[in-house]
Amino acid sequence: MKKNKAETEQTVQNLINIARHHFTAYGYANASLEEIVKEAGLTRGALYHHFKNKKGLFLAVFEAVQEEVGGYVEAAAAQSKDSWDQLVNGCQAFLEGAVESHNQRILLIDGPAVLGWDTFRKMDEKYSMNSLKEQLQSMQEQNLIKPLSVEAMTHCLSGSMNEAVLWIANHLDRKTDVIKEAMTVLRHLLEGLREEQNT
Amino acid sequence: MKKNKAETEQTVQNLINIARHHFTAYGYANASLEEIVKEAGLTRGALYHHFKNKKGLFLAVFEAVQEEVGGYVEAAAAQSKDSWDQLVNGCQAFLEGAVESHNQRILLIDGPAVLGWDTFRKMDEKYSMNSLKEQLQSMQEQNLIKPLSVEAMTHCLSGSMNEAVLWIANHLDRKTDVIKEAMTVLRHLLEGLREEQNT
DNA sequence: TTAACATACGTACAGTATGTATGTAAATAT
DNA sequence: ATATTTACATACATACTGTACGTATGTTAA
Repeated sequence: MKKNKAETEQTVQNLINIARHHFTAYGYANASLEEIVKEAGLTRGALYHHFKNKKGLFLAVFEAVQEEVGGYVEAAAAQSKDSWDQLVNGCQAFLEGAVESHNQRILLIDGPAVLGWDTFRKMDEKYSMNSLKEQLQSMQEQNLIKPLSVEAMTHCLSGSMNEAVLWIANHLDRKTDVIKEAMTVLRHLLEGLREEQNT
Repeated sequence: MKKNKAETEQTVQNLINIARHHFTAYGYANASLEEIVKEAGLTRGALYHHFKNKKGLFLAVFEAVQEEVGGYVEAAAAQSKDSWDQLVNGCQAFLEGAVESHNQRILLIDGPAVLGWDTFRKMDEKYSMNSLKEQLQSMQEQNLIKPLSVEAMTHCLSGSMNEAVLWIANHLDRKTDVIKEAMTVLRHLLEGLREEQNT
């Protein structure tokens, strides 16, 4: 029998979830649409009805992962009232969230290559990067960090964390320790941006 | 007529150079081997004689670019006797070299996606990342930077610079200014690692 | 000098993947 | 109740990589 609106949405979500598994497991290039739809009990016709093409499917997966990790970050930051703590907590949440279930492959490896860096960056700014930027902006206005280019700081810090995630992901055996090391370095790096207080 | 050793080497180098152009212009996935060999006046048979597969060709290109940029970095660092200056100069040289002629697409976008992050990291460590790590190690032994995990610092800084490169590459219209901004932030971040002198 | 072998290709084809055009039955709108 | 849109399936066109195989030319050693 045929599907109604709600069931259709369910079908789409199911496709995205299955695709997510395939993309994380095999990487974008080696993930086969045929395999994905087979697992969903459909054919490629269905997939091309819901998504423009393979890249479109990947984009949907990418956004889902971004949103998920972004949620962690926001939640972690919201747990503190102190701006500096918010920043640090957000960073740690990002490290942990991005490492989780090989999200980093979608977020950091295939993301830029498949979407192109500019598209990737726009997406990234919409989600995780934006909160970092706003936090830095706000802290700068509070005179908590030095009056440097917020844009530049955001990119440098974001880059640090992205690479840290990939590094951590390759040492999952001692994950907590490596996260700790990374966070220590990050905190020290951030100290370099802290404005000397002269009340 | 048949080719001798030297001519063969020339053919291989030519293929690498042409492939490099195609990879930077179209990206790995959209670069066609057929087009590459056509431009070289050969067929795919020749290519598969010299390289294992498309990935093998990309690896050769990747190594060539790495070596090139690595050369810039070493040269820039060697221009100073002061460890701190060496580090900063090396960083700047990396930013400039990696941005040059869209090298960033091969080095930072397709590199990890095509080779896989672990292979990519091994290559990167062999070339550019290694000099950074050794510099940090040496500076730590001189008590110039804090006794944090050199590994962690290397990854965070390397990540910063990689992302900075991509950012710069997307603002080529005001390239020098953006590089300046990035370097300013980088210098401040590095300050966070500097050991307070207590002689 | 010539026989044995390696090298450097070219050619043809197989396999696999994406993407597109078209058909169709069910669901929804009118 | 009928028309139209939706949600797929099917079949096919296209493009690309990779591989098997053939061949002509260099190279080396007997």
